[in-house]
Amino acid sequence: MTFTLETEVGPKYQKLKSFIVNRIEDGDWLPAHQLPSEHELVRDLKFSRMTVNRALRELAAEGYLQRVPGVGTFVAELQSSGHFLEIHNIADEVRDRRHEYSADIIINGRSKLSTENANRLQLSQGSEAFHSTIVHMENHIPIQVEDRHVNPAVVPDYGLVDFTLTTPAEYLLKVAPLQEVEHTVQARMPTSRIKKLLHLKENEPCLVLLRRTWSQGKIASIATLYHPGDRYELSDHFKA
Amino acid sequence: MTFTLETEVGPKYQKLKSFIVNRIEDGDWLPAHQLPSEHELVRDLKFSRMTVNRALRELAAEGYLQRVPGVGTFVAELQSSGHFLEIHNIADEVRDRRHEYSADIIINGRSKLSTENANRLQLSQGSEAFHSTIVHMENHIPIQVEDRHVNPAVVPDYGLVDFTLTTPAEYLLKVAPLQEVEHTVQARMPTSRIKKLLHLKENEPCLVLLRRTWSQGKIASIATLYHPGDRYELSDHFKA
DNA sequence: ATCGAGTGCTTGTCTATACAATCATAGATA
DNA sequence: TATCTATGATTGTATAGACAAGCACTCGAT
Repeated sequence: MTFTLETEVGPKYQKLKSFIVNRIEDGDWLPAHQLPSEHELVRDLKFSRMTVNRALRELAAEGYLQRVPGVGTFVAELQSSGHFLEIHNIADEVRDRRHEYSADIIINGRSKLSTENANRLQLSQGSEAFHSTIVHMENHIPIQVEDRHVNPAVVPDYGLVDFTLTTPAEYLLKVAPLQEVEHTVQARMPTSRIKKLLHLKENEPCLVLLRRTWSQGKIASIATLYHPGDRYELSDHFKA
Repeated sequence: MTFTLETEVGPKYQKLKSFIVNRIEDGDWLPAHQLPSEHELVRDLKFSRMTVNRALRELAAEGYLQRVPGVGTFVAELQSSGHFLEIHNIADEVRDRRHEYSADIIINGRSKLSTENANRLQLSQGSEAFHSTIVHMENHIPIQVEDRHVNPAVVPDYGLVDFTLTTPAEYLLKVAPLQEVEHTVQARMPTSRIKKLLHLKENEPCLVLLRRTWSQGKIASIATLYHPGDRYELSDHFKA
């Protein structure tokens, strides 16, 4: 078997990792598929065995592969992506309430990241990323401002999406399978810009949800979601 | 500096990993503490650099360490992990951060419920319930006001508990096995009472977590937890 | 037919070495 | 003084080689 790793970027072990993850996520290699042995990869790729070993070892630690000493390396069974990882789609949520959903696109482009956002995206200082700001409306009343920065290395075509037809979350779920999510909640006084967009009253705080999503082992996007503070949000009900 | 890794088990890189994690979790090495360089570890432990490098690299990937090329390796800031729905014990959380936990008991008694609270507890108008208000402190700085009403039909001895020794959440978990939990998050401007208790600045919003817990088929308690809005709270991290 | 030893392939770990990239700092220069 | 430059320390990656340990399979002895 011959592989083409030319399209991948970064160090060698990372190229091999990305290549394998792509094979798995594209469905070329199904669960229980046996990978070439380290020796074969060394021969075909002309990498040293330590480099191949690192790639496979890390992918095993990340849950993509299962390795059995003396036997071989296999694509792992799909992990149950429980209902926790559901990123709810605000458009569907509004429509579920039989209300009208609409969106205002405030920003949709590509720009240099601030230091803070570069850090949160784990990109180097001065990198560029896609940036979108969208106001989600329910019956023409603003219910959420979504400010999002997207890693172009993970989602190169984010700039081409028409957000009047599909929400960013919807698009991202489709093109960048969710691996990991981080949520943080804050209460903040809105900036004047957010205050205007959400039609907030004087002295009304807003609920801020910071969300980071991982895909392909990298951070795919960081989103800041602003909600009016006086309306219940983020409700959650759990039965043991 | 000399290390003793004799007590550790397994391969060499694992011994070094365990040793470092123990130093961190025992509080010997605090966040931002600089570790010996790879070169120094190689010299002192007589391991090869690749072995030392693997240990440090994996601990960085696991979030224990932060490595900066050209500078050094440092103990990472504590990541607030844990689940939204986990009923976390705030006292343990503070102690996990190696900080001092203390509590001020503002109210601890039994009183008639307001209409709203009676509804939320699904008790009839005019019923009585236990009521406690406690300020939780980290290093003597208030970090949470816990206002709680407890259903005496489910937890008859709530009034006898000494909250200087055990937190309400701790006690309830023990005597009323958790069946169901409901959470709601809000951002609110604090009342003057809350503002005073949390030492909030003028115009600083607070993050409010409303929690209802069920036990024995009934609502055991309703809690309102107030946090300063500018400090991160309710962090949540999921891996697929 | 059954058991057991040997053999070869696989992964797991360790070493010694090398070079690259990043950063802080001291020293030289304008 | 301010700025540039060289240097050393540190981490990041890659290589070739070695031995250990786990497993499947074959083949011979019983």
